This record gives sequence, structure tokens and C-alpha cells, in this order.
Amino acid sequence: MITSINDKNKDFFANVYDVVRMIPKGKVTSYGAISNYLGSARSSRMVGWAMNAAHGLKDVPAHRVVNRNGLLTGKMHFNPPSLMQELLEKEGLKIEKDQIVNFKYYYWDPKIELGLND
DNA sequence: AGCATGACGAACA
DNA sequence: GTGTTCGCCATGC
Repeated sequence: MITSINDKNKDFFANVYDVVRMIPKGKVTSYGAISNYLGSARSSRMVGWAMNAAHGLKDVPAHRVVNRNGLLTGKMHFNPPSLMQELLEKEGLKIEKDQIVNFKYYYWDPKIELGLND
């Protein structure tokens, strides 16, 4: 539950949620990619912070968002920490040592997918 | 106000 | 490739 956010934060959150919702099934992206897409390439921490608040929203597949290394850094924040991996595996991805196998292949960059393409 | 932390990332040694 | 440091913005003490 967010106690005090400004309009600026709200806009940032809304953008993050919107991008995350647009992530195709079986694809993943990184916090940095989202922050970059929003224009704040170095505020990737805020993306993670937004995800923390987003984890209460069913429309926001936070499990499709990992760090640039393809590592499931946020798995510990899910209800069962293993849920994140399970969801990804259910979408056809393979996880090993909390890391996405062939992460580069499943990587989905909003800056490219949504910006370069119509 | 200052200090420490965080689902991160990039630069540097 | 690994370890350290800084930047980013917000939160908690």
C-alpha cells in the first residue's frame, strides 16, 4: 500500500505497470529496460520499487521482469518465492540457478518493441 | 538534515 | 569475470 506518492511518482508507476502488462507471454525484460523506456535510464531502482508496489496488482506480471543478468532477483518477494520461477517455466522458459536460460533469446525490450515498431 | 538500504545498472580497477 | 564505487530516487530510522 502506497502511503504518499506525488503526481510524478504516479505517472512513473502507471508507465511501469503499463509496460509490464504489455510484455508478451513467454518473454521477459529488465528493470533497466523499463526505466530506459520511461526516460530515466538510471532510475532502475525505482522500477524495482514500483514492482514491489505492483506485486499486489494481478494485472502486472512482475515475474516477467528480471535484472539485466536474467537473474530472478525479486523471487523472494513473491508469495511463495518459487512462484516467480514456476510462472516463467509455465510460460515455456527455463530457469537454472535462479537464472533464465537463454535469457537473451527471451529478452523483450520495450524501447525497441514499442518504440521502433508500430 | 544525515545515514543506511533497496526486485538495478554502469563504470572502473 | 569479479569486486568496488557511484548514481539514481524514494523510504525508514
